[in-house]
Amino acid sequence: MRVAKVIVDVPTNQTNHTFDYLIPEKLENLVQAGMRVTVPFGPRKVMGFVLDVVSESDYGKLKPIEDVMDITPILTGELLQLGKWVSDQTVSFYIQTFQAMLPQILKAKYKKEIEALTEEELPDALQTLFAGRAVMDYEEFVERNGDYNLLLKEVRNGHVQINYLVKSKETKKTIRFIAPNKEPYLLVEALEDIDPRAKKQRQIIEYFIGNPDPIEQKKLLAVLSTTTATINQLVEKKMLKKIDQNVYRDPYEDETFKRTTPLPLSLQQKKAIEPIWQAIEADQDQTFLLHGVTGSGKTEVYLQAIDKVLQKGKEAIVLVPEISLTPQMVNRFKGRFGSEVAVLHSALSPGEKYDEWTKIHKQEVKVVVGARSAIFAPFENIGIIIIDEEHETSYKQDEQPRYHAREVAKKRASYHHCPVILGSATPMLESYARAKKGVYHLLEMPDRMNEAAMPPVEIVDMRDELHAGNRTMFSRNLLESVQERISKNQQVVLLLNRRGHSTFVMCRDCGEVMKCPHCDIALTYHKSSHQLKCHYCDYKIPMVKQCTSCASKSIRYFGTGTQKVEEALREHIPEASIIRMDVDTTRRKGSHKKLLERFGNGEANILLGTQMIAKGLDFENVTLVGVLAVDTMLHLPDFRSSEKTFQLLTQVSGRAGRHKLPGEVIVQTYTPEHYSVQLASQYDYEQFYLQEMEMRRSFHYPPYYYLTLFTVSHPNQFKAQEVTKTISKLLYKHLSDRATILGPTPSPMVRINNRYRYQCMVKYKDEPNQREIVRKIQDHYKDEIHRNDLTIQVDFEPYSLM
DNA sequence: AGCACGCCGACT
DNA sequence: GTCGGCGTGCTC
Repeated sequence: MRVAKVIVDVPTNQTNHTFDYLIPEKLENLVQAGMRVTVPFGPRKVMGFVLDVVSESDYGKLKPIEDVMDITPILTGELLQLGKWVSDQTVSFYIQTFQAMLPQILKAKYKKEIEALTEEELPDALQTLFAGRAVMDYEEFVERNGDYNLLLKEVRNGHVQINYLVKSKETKKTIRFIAPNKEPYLLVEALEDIDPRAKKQRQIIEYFIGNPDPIEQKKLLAVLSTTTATINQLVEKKMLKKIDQNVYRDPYEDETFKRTTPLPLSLQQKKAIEPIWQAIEADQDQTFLLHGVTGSGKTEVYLQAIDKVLQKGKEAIVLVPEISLTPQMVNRFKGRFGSEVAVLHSALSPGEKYDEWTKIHKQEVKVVVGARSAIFAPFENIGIIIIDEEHETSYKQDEQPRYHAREVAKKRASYHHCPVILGSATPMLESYARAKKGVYHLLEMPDRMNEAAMPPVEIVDMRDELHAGNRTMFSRNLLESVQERISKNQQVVLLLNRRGHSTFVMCRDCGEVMKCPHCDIALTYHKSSHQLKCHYCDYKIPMVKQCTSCASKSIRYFGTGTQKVEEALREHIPEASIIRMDVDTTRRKGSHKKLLERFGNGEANILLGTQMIAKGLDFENVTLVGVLAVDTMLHLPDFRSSEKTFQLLTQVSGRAGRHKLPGEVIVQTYTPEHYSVQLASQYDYEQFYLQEMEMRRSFHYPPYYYLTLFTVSHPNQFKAQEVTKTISKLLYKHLSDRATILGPTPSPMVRINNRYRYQCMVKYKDEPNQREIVRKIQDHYKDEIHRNDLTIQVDFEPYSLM
């Protein structure tokens, strides 16, 4: 007897274990661990992952596997093991993690249909619905208000049956070719039979007599300026045939990548890469922290480390933050390794993603460059894992399973005995502390390439501007500098981490602030659409003409968003051309890239944007970077706000003067004395590290303590609060007395989408049975989670406390 | 997640 | 006495 242990696609507590299924004879030699299968589960059919194939089961009556969905395993043994580990670490369901490892398109699609087994005996009500057809979609049945009980009765009578279908969404892209279906001389004969009026058909046949090779339909249509209708007629007459050829969608097919060869390494690059090469040679699962200032040439170190790995016949995974997966970055990898590279990021269409993933799965590439989920690339012989900008928050998934790519990377590295490289100009405090302790091997690259100095940073105190009577959002200094750069035909990057037009809209008479009715958050005014939008849910309304509370007409806009800055810039510097980049202008696929290309081509003087422009851009003509208001970030209710501010300032400063022209940075702030602003302006990471560590130590924050954040949400505020209270009591009771439990407190955003949110936080050093308690808590509330709209989110080592 | 089973109230 | 409300628990 062959039995498959299957995790079914039903994400609940009670089904979070394997179910045993009999492997039927016809699939006997086919079913393997790591494949997706369809199995009967209760009355329906679901997708499942085979974790193991064994020879016996201690469960009684086994149902057989219905079918396999893959011909070869889609997850390797290592990934199955890894999936279990990730699920346990993040307290997620196994199925969720396995799904997260695969491209979205491989997620199963379920369909239900009703099939009539008889024509006569059906009750009229059903017969009308079927309208002569044998099968109908269940969806249609529901839409047309079908009588469910009647349906069940007829199922019992055996007059109809319900079919459950499981499909994979994967699609293969094909290109249609047209080819002659006869020898050329036969075509000549066939020409005679064609109606003399059918001029186009004759043309086509004549074309194929001269060119008997298959031709892409698209091209044929263009060459002969005809339509598919004409071709179809000839296909029907069996003179031509259609050939559909499977092709990979290659998102980069239109681009040619100039091949590059390894650049000579600077002394500090050599010093950094030596230990990495050694670890690669020795198959050591060592973690390196590559601390290199922006422009120090970290990417070249990555490239040459990968070179070594490829020489050994192994594979490489490179993670980059979504936002910095810019064409520039892709170019560097494609340029060096050509078609050995697959690229995975969210700007690709689902089909393109699937195709890139398939290249990895089929071992057709050796290097993958991608965002967070690329850490699960199904390589079997990994030689190095590189995480660029390791401090980036996007490496932590913000939905279940809440894994951190860095931790998964270390786990995979220990399996493959290979090094992990964490690269950053501003490492996360936790990482730098580990490096200092010797857990990670610290590699320092303190100097920029080509002896370029970091651009000088000038801090402008906006309070002084105000006192001097300047009420605009631009300091005199910044405005002058921008004008000067433009006159010299150089480019400027301006950063403001707030999109929209105004941050909030207030009534001058009664002080009422327009808020989202679902989220208790101030609405942001968007001028282009003349709307008020909530940035946390989809709520939007046309701009109000009068106060919703007192009907006064004196409504004022407060705060500043990118849209408003753009407007003000046009007013102050009419000769400037501006490209604005924020979520609103980059929502469409490829627009991100297009905007950057335009800026790179010098089509604009100023690039104005939110945080998304702070990373990875490298334009040689940029000589001035302006940060309009750093304070919004500094005062967020988050213990990492100083660190994030320091990182942002350092990153964005690195955008100026990367090449021959010297750069300059101007930071506008209302709190110029703050240490993260001061130290960032001096590029003093080390001092910032020491000072911030002191703060973390005294307030019991990471890296001195670990955190676990519980967020409870419920439509009823009291219920949310009460559950949070109970949870904190349970934690208090079951965790050791060395753990501190904070809360319940209202979440920084109390209400989002009509749900109230409360949270409590655990600070601890070591709580080995923590996850077990979390499972118990979730189990305790399972009914309410299911019924009452209660959610309990548990985030281990959270990045965001919102 | 579905879906059946099962235990209480208002109806032919 | 029966139909149907939805609370409870199972799915290999």
